[in-house]
Amino acid sequence: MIGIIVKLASRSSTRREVFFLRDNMDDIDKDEKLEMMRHSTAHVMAEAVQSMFPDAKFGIGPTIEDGFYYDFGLPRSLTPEDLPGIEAKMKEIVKANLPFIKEMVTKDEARKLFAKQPYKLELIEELREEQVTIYKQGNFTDMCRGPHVKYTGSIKAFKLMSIAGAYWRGSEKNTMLQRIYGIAFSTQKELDEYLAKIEEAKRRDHRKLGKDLDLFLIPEEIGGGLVVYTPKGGRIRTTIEDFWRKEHFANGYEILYTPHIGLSKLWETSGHLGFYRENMYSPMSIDEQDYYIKPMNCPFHILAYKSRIRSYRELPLRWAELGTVYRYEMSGVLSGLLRVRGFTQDDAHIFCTPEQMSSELSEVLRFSLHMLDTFGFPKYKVYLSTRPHDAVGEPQRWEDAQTELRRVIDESKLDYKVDEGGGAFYGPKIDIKIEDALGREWQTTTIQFDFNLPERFDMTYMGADGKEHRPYMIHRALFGAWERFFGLLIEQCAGAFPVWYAPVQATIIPISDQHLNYARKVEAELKAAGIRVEVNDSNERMNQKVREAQLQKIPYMLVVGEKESANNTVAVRLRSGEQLPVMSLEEFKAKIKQMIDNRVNELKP
RNA sequence: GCCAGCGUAGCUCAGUGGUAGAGCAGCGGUUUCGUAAACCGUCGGUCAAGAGUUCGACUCUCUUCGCUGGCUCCA
Repeated sequence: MIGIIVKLASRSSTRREVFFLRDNMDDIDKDEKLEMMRHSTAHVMAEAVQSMFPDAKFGIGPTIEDGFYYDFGLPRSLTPEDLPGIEAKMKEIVKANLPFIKEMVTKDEARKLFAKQPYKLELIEELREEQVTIYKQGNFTDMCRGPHVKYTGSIKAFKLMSIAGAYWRGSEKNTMLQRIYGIAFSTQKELDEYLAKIEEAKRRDHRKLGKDLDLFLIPEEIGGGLVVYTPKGGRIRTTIEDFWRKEHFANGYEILYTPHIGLSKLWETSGHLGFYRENMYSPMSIDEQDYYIKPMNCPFHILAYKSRIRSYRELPLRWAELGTVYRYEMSGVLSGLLRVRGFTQDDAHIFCTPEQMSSELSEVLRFSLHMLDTFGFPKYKVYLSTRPHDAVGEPQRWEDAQTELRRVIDESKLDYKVDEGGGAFYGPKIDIKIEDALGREWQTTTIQFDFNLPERFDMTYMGADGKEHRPYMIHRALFGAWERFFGLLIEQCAGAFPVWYAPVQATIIPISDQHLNYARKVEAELKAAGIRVEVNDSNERMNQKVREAQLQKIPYMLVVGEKESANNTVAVRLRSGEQLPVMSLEEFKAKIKQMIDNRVNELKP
């Protein structure tokens, strides 16, 4: 029996396709029925487009998370105004309740059938089977494995969302087709809920919150993808970096500082000018020598390693740096803080002996997960990225390294996916990706083997045998890039930062000017205890001050009036709207200190 | 970089070829107030930039820049 292949693809920056094989239709569960319906909706959309453009060339039309898309080659550009018309036509087709008819034809018959469809012909030539499955509904025939719903009337709630250009077969060497994205659900209610979810996600967008909460800017005058942190963003960054440094020192790392630019010779030696040039900023010429702004920190750390002869006794060396790098990214890919051109990697390089590699890998993954867990991301996805085509190093070393990485992931009991060919040119890696508010995945943590640089820089250490040996090298970035991590952090908590890194931890709200003196006293006392606190001394009513604090998502509001001034107390309102019993200033100070020191995410002591 | 859309005051947004608007924020007053918006007044714009069409352009056309969603690429 021919297996039924249901194709899934996640709507993410790392689009991967997953195939499930089924022997019969009986065990297709509800989700798969939904998949099937979405896929059929794509066909109906294709028929609608065909009715508008009889010469339309059809690409592929798979399902994706929450919906589907279809790629078309059309005589003119689509605009969003075309979508209602296509939707209306689709509704007619659904209403007509046309049957989906499955047929098996030979390749030759298929070639004739799709004679005017160059993309379909290309796909036919690549099929291994002699028999080709086609599906017909109404006036539309598509080459497709299916399965499909029996009648178009089974299609329930759908909506066309957007149009986009998409290269045929995902290669920029090919022509760009026009893609229409749509969503489809079993009920209108589910569809409406989905749309509401998208609206909610837009409210969490770090670009919007960055403005509302005054955290950062990306001024056009400076240039695309170059970030300025304003005081509140700067506070957050400093606080988290302080934590980062403390944890690194406590876990056997040393911290390096290195320059932002280096001579072209350095980048030739490292191989960056060979492998990475198109991502580097153009050189600047000083005293007739070319300098490049750094896209990575590794060569600098290697030179620090090579500053003298290293003994096996001093390995492993774990050297970290908050190193700001600059990479040329194509203008179309820049996206708020999540994809920028200048960013600070929380980088580290681990140099060790081959014998230490295994335990070092385990340790670096443990440490990374420990750091990520501090920030309470609900879920992240782990990928093992393997050897790409243009790789350096012998295949056997890659095999061994990949086996080792897999062992480390298994040891941590993490679910992971393999990203075939997704490794760096110099070695395989473990990547962790975190979703933004809209469910797009962004790589944060990366742990990478490097077979390249120790060779290129001829790194050595003196072994117990008195001979020179080549050290192993691991690159790791934990948050990945501070900018991206910050963006994800903002979206994760919707700007309501946990008290330990909230830029303003408490705001003091005097009820009237008469209580300003007491407010100042409270402020001074809390500041002396290292708490980030401010007094709202504006000429506003208390209600307005509470509102301002709510909008700024400040964790604690300390209302002080007649009673509080008299009794040395504070009336604490939480950002959640909850009111705590009046407590003494001492008590509040002790409680907030405890929350900050333990980095708890909840507000209530 | 490619495809499509968008760009009006610090922010959110009205304004379809005929004198640039509102709310909020800011500033100046008045008010001294008990848990999400007191009241009055006032400042603020080369309508992203440039070119063109027109008697006249925020509005129509073209170019450039930026942003948004995709594609490709990536931390």
